[in-house]
Amino acid sequence: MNLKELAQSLGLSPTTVSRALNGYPEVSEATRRRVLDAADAHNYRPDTRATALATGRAMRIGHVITLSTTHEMVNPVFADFITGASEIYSQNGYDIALSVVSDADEAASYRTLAAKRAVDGIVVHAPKIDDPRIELLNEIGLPYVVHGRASAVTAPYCWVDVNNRGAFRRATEFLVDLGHRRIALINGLERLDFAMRRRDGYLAGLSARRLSPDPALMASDEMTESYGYLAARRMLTSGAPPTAILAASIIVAMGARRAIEERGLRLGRDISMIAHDDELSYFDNGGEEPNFTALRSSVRDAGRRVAQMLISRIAAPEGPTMSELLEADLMLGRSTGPALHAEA
Amino acid sequence: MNLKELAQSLGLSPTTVSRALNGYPEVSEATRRRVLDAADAHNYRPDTRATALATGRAMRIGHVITLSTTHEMVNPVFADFITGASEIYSQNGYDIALSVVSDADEAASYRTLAAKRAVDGIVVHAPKIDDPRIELLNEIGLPYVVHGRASAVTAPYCWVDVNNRGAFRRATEFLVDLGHRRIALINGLERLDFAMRRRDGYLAGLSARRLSPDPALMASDEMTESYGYLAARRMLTSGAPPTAILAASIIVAMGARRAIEERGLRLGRDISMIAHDDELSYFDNGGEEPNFTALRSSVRDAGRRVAQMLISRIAAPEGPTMSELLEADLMLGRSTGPALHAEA
DNA sequence: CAAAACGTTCAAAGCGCTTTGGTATTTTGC
DNA sequence: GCAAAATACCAAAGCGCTTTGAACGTTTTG
Repeated sequence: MNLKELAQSLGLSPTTVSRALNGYPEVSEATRRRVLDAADAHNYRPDTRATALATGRAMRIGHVITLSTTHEMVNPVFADFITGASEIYSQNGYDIALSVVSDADEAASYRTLAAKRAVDGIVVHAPKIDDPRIELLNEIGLPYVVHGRASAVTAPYCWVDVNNRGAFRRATEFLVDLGHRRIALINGLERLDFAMRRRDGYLAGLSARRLSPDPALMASDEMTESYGYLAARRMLTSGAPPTAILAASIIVAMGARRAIEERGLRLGRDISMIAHDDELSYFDNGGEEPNFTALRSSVRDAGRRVAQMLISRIAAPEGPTMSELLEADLMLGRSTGPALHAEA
Repeated sequence: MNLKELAQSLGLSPTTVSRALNGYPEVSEATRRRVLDAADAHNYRPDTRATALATGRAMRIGHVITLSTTHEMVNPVFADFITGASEIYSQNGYDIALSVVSDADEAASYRTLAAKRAVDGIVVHAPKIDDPRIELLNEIGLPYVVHGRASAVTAPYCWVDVNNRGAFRRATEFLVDLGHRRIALINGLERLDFAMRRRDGYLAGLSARRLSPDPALMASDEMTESYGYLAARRMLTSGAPPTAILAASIIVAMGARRAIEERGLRLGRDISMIAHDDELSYFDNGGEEPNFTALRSSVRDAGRRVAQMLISRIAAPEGPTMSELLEADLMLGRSTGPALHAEA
């Protein structure tokens, strides 16, 4: 059933039917009712392709996720992010177009997406410190919002980010104040902006408490469980093990916990750990009494906010750029405690 | 730059340019070269909406993921599945349209997707035992492939599945043969077909070895880490704890391991565990020497096969239905060993 | 009471592409 | 050397929708 047929079956012109369906005022209420009822009865939906062509709007948002050729993995945060974003999208009639591209094809893929007119806007995931995508998108003129920031990019752009630096500084100082002096950072890939900021916050926290960092206590890699395990094990079996660990995600923390328990240490007593918690649905850290003491910040909520911002941006592409900084709450759990042999 | 402008800039008609770009034979090689070069120079891409409208093909595959209103979570396997599928899609010029819908809106959302002509085909995720989506899609006439099966559905349909029953039966018998008599199953949601089949396989394995199941050793829920933990803890602290556990996923197994270690038990010695391993990229179970003894079956590979099958199906929607049964390999790891106090 | 205004409807053009059904021009076959 | 076939191109219709501009009958206004 298409518009023409529907119109014919009602003895109306396509024009009138279209206006009735789209809520234009110049159609009588009686006719509108008839049209709406008939559309319903026939389960009529306008063909998206035709509508998009006629209106110039695709009503579709592009999400490009990048597989680095070396790592080739999709971060599980994506699943929760998209769940949040899609709530907002569906409220506003938008669909999601998902592309998975290798980082070599990334620039080309953005250009193509724009040239094909496949989407009205784009969400940029996992920005690097000097991410070329931002300048590229500015040049192309396709509306976008960055989830995260790109510290080295000077051009203005819209973003939603967590205060990673502040959170990690806070957590570090919290651990120092518990008496810990050897605090490890098991970080994400530090070419990604969020991980760089976390390291910065960690270093700032140490420095604020007059401690100097030990490179042997700092690791950086893709945030898998086994990475968490291997990094923690290496540190714990070294001559000068940490008494506390800052982990970049619950998954990393789970790996680290494995190493800790394998060493026969008791988490929260022999060693402390704070994890960043994106509140992924499959990795619930407990509600009011978390397992891990954690920096909590819902990535699903971030998805909602990014989606909302992008929709505003699409409505007003030339307006001033927007940004939103979310705070991560420090939630006390059972994985932290005073350092056993505090020197001070 | 659109087709008309490109044609004008070349002094050709849109017809000829279109044919040149689409590889039709009735255009001279010299002209084709000129057109291709010009298209390249201007970074011209045909407008997808116009192309889709004119050809009737959207070149887009729909993936509908369902949030149950009670659970509201997106399984992390989705990220890896889509990575595999998108490899095949991009080789064949297809895009992905992603919808996240609550299970109440599910039927409506399929109907809408078809009526809107938004996609050429659909992948059905996480089928339930008597999944109504299959009949619905047959009725609508939209090509689709099911990742998994729906045991109670009698209508023919295309599917790709892992031999869950066989794998879990094998694993159960393996554990019995190691001397275990109290074997727990920490399963996924048993209204989902794959989980039901796994339970069947588990029960068949017990039965083949003349053991009767103990309901206290069987759990079923969404496969989160904390579920694995809580289920294992409950069983381990009961009067008659298991000596071996079958876990539905690596994530569940990680939760179970937490409970095991918390009890001061040593995995592989005091208690055995076999996990189903979808080879999720963030949960590497080790390569040749896995951490967990595991039933290994790559969900990314399943994504590739589903995508391939769907593309064939779209090309020949009326052909005979296809299906593919993948086997899960039992990989010996460090989490299994002989039962300590074997009775027989 | 004619003119203007209004409310409701429609015909037709246009979005950017593909594809049908041509038409010139060149090449081939006899 | 000429009809037939092949080659290389194009005009125009059509995909299903939105939207502009016009038309119609009715009501209001001066």
